[in-house]
Amino acid sequence: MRKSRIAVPDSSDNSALKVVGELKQDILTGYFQPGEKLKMTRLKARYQVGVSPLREALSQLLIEQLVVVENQRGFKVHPVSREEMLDIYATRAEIEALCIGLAVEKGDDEWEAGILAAAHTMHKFGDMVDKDPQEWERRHQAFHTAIAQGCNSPTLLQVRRSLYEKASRYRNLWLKKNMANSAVFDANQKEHQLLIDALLAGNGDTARELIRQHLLSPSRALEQTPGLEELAG
Amino acid sequence: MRKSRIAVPDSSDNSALKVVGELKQDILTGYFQPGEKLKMTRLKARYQVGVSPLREALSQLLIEQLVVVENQRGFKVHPVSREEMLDIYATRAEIEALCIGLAVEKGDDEWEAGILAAAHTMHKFGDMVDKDPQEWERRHQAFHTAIAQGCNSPTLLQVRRSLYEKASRYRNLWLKKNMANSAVFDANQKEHQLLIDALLAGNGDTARELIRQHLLSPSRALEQTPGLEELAG
DNA sequence: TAACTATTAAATATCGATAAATTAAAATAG
DNA sequence: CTATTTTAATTTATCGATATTTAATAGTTA
Repeated sequence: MRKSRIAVPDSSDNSALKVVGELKQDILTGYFQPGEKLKMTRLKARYQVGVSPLREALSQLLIEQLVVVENQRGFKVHPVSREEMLDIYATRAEIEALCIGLAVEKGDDEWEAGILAAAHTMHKFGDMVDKDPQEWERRHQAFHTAIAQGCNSPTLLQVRRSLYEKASRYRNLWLKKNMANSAVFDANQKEHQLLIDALLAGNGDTARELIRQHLLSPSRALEQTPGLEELAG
Repeated sequence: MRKSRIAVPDSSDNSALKVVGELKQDILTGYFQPGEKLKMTRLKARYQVGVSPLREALSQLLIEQLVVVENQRGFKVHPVSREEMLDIYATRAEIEALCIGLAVEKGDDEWEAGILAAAHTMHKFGDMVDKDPQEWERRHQAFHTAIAQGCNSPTLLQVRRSLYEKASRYRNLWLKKNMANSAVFDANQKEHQLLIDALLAGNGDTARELIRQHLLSPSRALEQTPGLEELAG
């Protein structure tokens, strides 16, 4: 089986790069809470490295806006806000629509095949959503990535990935407080087939509008949940 | 007068953050050539700091894709390629069009006023283009930023800025080898008024198409220049 | 008790030193 | 003379130590 989409530490990586992956995961999954201070002593203990690699890793996450820094006051996990969440999801929807529009124009047979393959892998896991939501989200994302790949623009895909990570942070934080009904996120599975139909028919405008709705529905759900800000504590 | 758009080192910043700005400038302007190895001894001498802040700064530019790193082999300036240039410019055109489309929808009176103000500042400098191209580019960019601001999305504007920086690197590298006719870049000044007209008229589609052409013309010019790859040396 | 100051403790940012790895140069063999 | 191995010199990546800054605590005065 292929390696997961998420970067996995390679033995040829240095300490900083290895720690970037773990630290990012810990922030995205909410092990470190939004706004939480990231003390060096704790990070050293957790990742078994010195301050130098840690500061390098944090410097990278700084640009990715997963942490913030204040001079002489160290690093903190980037705080969350309803405002930022809506902005990220809205931007993500536009970027995804852009990818899809370009993909319909440029996509070739290989692209179409990739979509169908990813759709198959995803559907096969359809009834396991509740069993292993992590794995389902992986396949779901692989499906959408297969579509976006068709735009054939590394630069644009890079932007797309960065936004996905930020959004998935909000998604994870929400799931942590609402274990029960992840259904609200995944109720939109039927939309996938509509999307595929539009794509293979070369109907870019329809596909773009479908994906916009598809990506905005989680943020609408999150928006209505009370106390998003309290996730910060 | 307001501070320039480019981040300027603040006394409250740490060494790493100060060095990020200088190092970025040195890469964007081509003081450090594409692909060039960035040896710590040289960087230490140039920026008067130790390796710790340097590695932190480089770690940030790593994510911004202005440098690359190889384990145990240090940092290099991110290499250039015709392919990447075209991809960056194409993506930038799409993102800018996206910003403008949203801005036309959401923009208010203040937004319109900001555009006219920036246009005035830019036009006042119209005949000084050859005298001080740097300053003109600053005003030109301020004009386009004033327009994009209307989208009112920090996330999207962040993406936009990152792409602008990468593109301006190619622009600077090209200018370095072709001091003479920066005219080819700026021949499109007339398009600005057309753009303003479309924006104030609320004609989003026209504005989007105008900006696409506006942003793609430099890349078409660059594409035709012989030996872009040799800029790496 | 509240507000301010002094003192102590904790944490950060940075440097210099060191071990590991890479590159360059010299030496040796075929 | 070319190719391979050995040796030396650079260079990187990381740690531990230190100066400086911030936060916490105790003490003082009104």
